[in-house]
Amino acid sequence: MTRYSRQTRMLVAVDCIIFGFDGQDLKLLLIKRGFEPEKGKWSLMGGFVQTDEDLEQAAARTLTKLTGLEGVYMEQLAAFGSPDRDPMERTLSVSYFALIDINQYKQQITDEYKAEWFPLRDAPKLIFDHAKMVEEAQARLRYKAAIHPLLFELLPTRFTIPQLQILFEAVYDAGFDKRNFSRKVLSTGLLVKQKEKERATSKRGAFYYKLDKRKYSAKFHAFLNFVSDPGNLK
Amino acid sequence: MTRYSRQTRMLVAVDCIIFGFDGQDLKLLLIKRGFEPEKGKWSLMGGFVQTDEDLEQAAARTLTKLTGLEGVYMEQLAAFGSPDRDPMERTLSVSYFALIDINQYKQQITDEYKAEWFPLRDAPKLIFDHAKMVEEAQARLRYKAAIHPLLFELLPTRFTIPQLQILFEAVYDAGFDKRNFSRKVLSTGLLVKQKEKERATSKRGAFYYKLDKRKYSAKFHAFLNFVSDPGNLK
DNA sequence: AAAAATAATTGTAAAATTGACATTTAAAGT
DNA sequence: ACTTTAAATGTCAATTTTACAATTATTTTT
Repeated sequence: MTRYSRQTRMLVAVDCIIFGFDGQDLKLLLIKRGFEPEKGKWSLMGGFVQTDEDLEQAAARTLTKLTGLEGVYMEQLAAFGSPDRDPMERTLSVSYFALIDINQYKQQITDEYKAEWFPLRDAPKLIFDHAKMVEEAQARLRYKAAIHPLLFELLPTRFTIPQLQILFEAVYDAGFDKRNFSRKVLSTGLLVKQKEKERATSKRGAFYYKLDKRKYSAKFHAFLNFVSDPGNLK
Repeated sequence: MTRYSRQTRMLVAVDCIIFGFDGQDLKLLLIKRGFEPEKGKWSLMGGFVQTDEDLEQAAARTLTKLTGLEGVYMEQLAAFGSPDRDPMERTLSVSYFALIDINQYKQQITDEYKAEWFPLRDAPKLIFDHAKMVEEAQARLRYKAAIHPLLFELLPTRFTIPQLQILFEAVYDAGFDKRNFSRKVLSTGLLVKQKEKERATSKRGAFYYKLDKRKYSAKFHAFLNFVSDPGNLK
């Protein structure tokens, strides 16, 4: 079989914008780049797409290589393709954003990548166009989380409503009314109240909830309006 | 400067999912592929990304080459990268979807591409993974148009409310209540009533409206809820 | 000229949702 | 027993949504 003649071939990479939540702040998992150019600089975790892989596989492999986790929530964000985004050689990057339960994150034995969690608001300068990727990922996260039950992916299996609210407040950098917030999330019917309470943060303790897996799958793409007028939030 | 060693380079193409509206049905602009493989088969308009171009430029160039139009609404849909999506040679495709006023569409002099408009529900078999692209584009269109004032891009500068409603009904394959629909779109404040009426379709005639360009830009990303619970529509 | 026909335009009341607001409650510590 | 702390819950007014039908402007027909 012949090939398409006189066309430019280029490298294709995937880069992962990995979000986590430590109970207080929204965080971003970054690595120190291990090769030239920009070796030693802070970077998104990424890698080249291999001959036998599709993009999702490459992204999942890349994420697993760093975190040890599988089955993580991940979606394609966008393709970035400025001709000179990588000064070494033209490289197209397809970015994926991932939401992980920060407690599930296992530092891989070798810690080959010198990874660190950074608060999103206080991340270091990143290589290439990675800052732009992070910015778009954050915008997408805010967009989607306003209307879909997405942020649960950042929490452990059991969580309390106050924890959930802190997460929303971190994502939108805004305060929400406790009463209205609780009413709203409970009205989705996605939460199942547990018998146990979380006792670390308060004297009274807050009941744990779990996701109703069946309803969660069913309503994941429904429009639920968690955040009113998210376009108007600063 | 050196290059990254031992990595696969591949072709990168853009493909355009071009939507139009003829007053009745949502339509898709397709071409007959002019080269092997799959020469003569129906295909999305596409092209390879050139050395000096970024992705948006490549997509805009491709769209203009086919339609003669510039400044058209276009957004990146997704990157498609299965290893064997093009049997000739590995080619990653970044797809863009475009909304054009079908009346503005100028058949280019040569009609080099043998382009035709097809009703979306009755499009021919497409090459490679183009059907999948169209499917995703349609899903995205429905998703976005439900909450953002997007479909105006498919209409001429002047349009009537009944025309707009027919468009929404075509996109969602559903009927809407006239009174509620009209109230909803007018309440956005985006429409400016004209003095003239459209007289072709009815005895009484329907007033033309135009978009308030300023408000349109301002509210384009706002959440406007044109369609209630679009996730539940068949 | 009057009547019929056609599609555009407009209104209203009940129901559901949202937004703003404060008090009560469970448990631990003093 | 009292204090402290954060969790949980309730209400009312305002807004938005939904369901539903009558009126109007104009052309065509009689």
